[in-house]
Amino acid sequence: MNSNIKRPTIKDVAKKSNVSVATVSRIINNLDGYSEETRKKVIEAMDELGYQRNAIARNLKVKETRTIGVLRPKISTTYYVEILNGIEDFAQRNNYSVIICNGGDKWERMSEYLQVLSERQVDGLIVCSIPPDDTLCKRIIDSHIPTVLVSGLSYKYSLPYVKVDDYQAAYSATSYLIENGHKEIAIISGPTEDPIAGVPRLNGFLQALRDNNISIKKNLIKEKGFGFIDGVEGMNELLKTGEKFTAVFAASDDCAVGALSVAHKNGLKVPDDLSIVGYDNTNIAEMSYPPLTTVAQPLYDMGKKSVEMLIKRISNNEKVESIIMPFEIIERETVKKIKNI
Amino acid sequence: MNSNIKRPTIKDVAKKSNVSVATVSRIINNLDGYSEETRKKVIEAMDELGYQRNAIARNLKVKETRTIGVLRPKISTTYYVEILNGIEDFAQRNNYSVIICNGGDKWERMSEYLQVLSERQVDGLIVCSIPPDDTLCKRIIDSHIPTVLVSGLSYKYSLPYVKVDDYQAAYSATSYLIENGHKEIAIISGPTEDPIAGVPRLNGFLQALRDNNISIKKNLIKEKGFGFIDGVEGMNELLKTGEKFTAVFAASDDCAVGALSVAHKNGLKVPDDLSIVGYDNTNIAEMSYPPLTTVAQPLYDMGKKSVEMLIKRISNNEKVESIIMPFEIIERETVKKIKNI
DNA sequence: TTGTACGCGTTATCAA
DNA sequence: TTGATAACGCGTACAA
Repeated sequence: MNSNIKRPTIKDVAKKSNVSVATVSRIINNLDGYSEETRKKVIEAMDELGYQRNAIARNLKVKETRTIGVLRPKISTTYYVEILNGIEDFAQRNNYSVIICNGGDKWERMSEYLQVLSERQVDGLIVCSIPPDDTLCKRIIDSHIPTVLVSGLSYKYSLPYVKVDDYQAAYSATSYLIENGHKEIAIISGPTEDPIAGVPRLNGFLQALRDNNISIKKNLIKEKGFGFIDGVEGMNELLKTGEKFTAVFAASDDCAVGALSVAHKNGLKVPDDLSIVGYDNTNIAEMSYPPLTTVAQPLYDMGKKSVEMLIKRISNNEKVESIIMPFEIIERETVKKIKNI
Repeated sequence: MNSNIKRPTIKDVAKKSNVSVATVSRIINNLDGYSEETRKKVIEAMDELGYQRNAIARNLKVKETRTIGVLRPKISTTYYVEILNGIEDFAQRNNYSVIICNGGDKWERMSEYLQVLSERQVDGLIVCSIPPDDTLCKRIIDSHIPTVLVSGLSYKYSLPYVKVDDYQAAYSATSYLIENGHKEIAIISGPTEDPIAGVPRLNGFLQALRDNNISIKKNLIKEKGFGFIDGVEGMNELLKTGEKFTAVFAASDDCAVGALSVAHKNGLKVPDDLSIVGYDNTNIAEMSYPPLTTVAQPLYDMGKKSVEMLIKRISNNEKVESIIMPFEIIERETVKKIKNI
């Protein structure tokens, strides 16, 4: 605590300006009930003393901390950075502060964090990519803390969320490939244990194939994960099967870049020999070579939207609707137009 | 605030268990002065009521919030993610929470944030990449909030920092290139207005050249910045000069990847036709093709170290020493050994 | 071993 | 237009 300097309190200001604390408080909070003269006097005293209001004391009194807690997985992708930026910016703009907790790879210590956040009386909670396992959801519900989920949801508990429709997006990305003339399309998908971003994207992919009368080849489906290494492994396995394919749809940009990397290593020209489309549109998509065609999630806006919903929830105590955000296919240079559309 | 549910207070559990609040408080805080019997009784009451202590009230009383504020620029690199992870992990482990504020591109609203953090009575402050302009430093000093700087410093004001020696690191990276037989080496450096990461890296580069009797060619020095686009522009300009060079040292990994990208585009094989070394060792270094040789900063540890220093500073109120962290050259696949060492 | 009562810095009510 | 004063929920002398 600010070392040995003791900060001036409202009492000090009151004394110095010969008024009561009540009056000082009124002035601080822009209420009315004082003359212009006293206002000046008090302001002056505050300046001289370097008075700053003590938010803690205020919070105790008004039972509101203007703080929102954010739970997120500890993953080094710009994915969460963008979401977080959206959250922070919009929160700050509305005079909320943000306490961040990262939940390790396995969200092990999540309930501890929830506990801490609860004790700290956060006004609300935002959870990024909540684990499919519903225990955390249950805890959140029990805590009665207003919460909104970003890029995740619970099928069991009713918590408002903001995300894109992964099924649709994957369907659309796959269709895009098909429209460009691709027929042998592989996928490196997320794990099927992941009901949020794993299964729907795979299903969207599959359905697009079916709807276009393209037979599904087991060999061309690799269930891996969302990391660079998953892309590498997936692509290697794909190559090893000997099955022919002209395009691959990857579960994430990192994954796509991993695939891209082994393509390079094997002398495959992208997009001439092989097309790749990613997912997310994180920074790396524009930084890869060639720049990655990918389906974009409005990450920043998702973050922003989530706090908007949360604030509405907090202040009006009203139920808010979940929101499906729009996705978009960003055409860059990793898919070849085999036939013109 | 948790909707309409009013949380049980210490008073409620006191009443329910027929003891005084003092006793309950003792039990909560693991002090002594009560019988095992009453302890049980109280614990039971707490469980039944679902009591959680109110950290805000506690903070007000003990004048300590166990909160540290983090100021950081709003840049989408995994660079700050790693540092932040280090900060958060170590903070949480020591029962501190972290409030994040991002300072926009130009740190415009920094003093507002400082104000907010101060009013919220944070116990300490960590500032990432503090802007060279000393006004923020001055404000921090004036606030008397214990502070440590990460990957940045002030030449004017005395604030403890943790960073690597950019001059040394750049010198070392350049020497590495020279040792591998490179003589025509270009640099895409940060701006010379940046006295922290811009100038020292350039100077280290220059000095390494001089110490090896390599003449310095103005054409091969491009002062740009730390982003991908800077690498792109820098490399394009470099190519345009017609000056021959076999290697380029980039101010950051993002920058290096930008350079790499235009190399690809121009049909230059890396590392056969051109060697590149980056700076930072962020995620992208292993994800680029070919994987980037780069000088590594121990980002996570820097974050961790900074809160370690801060906590020491807070609890003992003792001055702490600045720390120079070690760097390391990570050899991957973007530099050609023209001659064996 | 336990309880009473005060104070932390605010806000808000009520009376003046 | 102002000022006493009672909360807010907790920790802690001090007394019992």
